[in-house]
Amino acid sequence: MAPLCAVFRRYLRSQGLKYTTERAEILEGIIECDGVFEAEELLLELRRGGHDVSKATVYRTINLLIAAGIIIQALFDSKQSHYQLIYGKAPRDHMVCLHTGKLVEFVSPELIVLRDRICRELGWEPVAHRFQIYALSPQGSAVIAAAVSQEEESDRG
Amino acid sequence: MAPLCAVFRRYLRSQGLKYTTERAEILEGIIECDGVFEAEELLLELRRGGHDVSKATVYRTINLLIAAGIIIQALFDSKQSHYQLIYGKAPRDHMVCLHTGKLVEFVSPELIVLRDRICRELGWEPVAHRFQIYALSPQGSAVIAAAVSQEEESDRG
DNA sequence: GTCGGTGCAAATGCTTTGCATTGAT
DNA sequence: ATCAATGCAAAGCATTTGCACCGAC
Repeated sequence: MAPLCAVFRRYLRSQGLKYTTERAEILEGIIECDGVFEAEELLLELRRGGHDVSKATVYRTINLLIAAGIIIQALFDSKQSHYQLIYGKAPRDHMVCLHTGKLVEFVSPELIVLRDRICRELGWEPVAHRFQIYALSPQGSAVIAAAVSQEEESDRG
Repeated sequence: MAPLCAVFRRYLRSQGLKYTTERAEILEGIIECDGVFEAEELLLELRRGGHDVSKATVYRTINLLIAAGIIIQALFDSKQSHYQLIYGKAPRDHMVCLHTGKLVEFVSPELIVLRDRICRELGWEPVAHRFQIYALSPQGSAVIAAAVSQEEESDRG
């Protein structure tokens, strides 16, 4: 079994909280997702696996996992929160296509060097970061280019 | 007056929309805030200036300003959206103290170089980015205050 | 005079919470 | 046995929307 469960269990015990079957199932569901997920998505994944957990418990457990340092909020858009498994992983950054919504994860060691240098210059101690690039994927930019030239067309009119 | 008004006006006209007094007032309110703001805050700022604009109009105008490329959503936390004036400014990044919540803005040309290189490698076209560092200030608000005012110094330059 | 804009209040949708019941230790 | 966790439904809260009146072009 994933060592993450042990990490979570240890955290819960340290807080005087219980390691319940629901919490175990939710963490396993998150491991299945392996990457970025949202609450609703996770709920569906759990249902698919025959684990009937309530939405309230999913949200409560997500908050516990954040407190335990196992996942973080990724904040891609203002509509809803996306979460990301981070325990024991290099910080993952994201590139989002503004047109198609396509998401690409990447790891950039240089970014961490830069981050740490910026912190050092101001005398701060780096803990974590969020880096999201908004860009146009090759397909996406083609669509935008078409839309723009159409717009220019009507501007002239 | 700020050329931003002209930019907004031009955008609105290109979309067949009207440049109303409310929209002008809201944009001016945003210029007052000069930096990061949230909807509620902007509403209060407007009320303070004697401009009675409804919340609905503030939100609708914020969305137009985003579409016009004048402001962007900053997404610091999942509770509510923060917005940021960006038109004609170098992309501003943020460092947040995990203890005090203090926010420092900075500009990093190297980050943009890095960003553009990452995009080029994948064949994407960069449009914007969000970079937030979560860190700990060294030993209290005195040092943080110094860093902020230093940042403000170089902003004026 | 025409549409689009505004304000209000109601609706929306994600997330949280109160409460009675269930379950881990 | 105890005390926290769960499920449900209701509440919260930022943001959006429907609609009747108002105002920029």
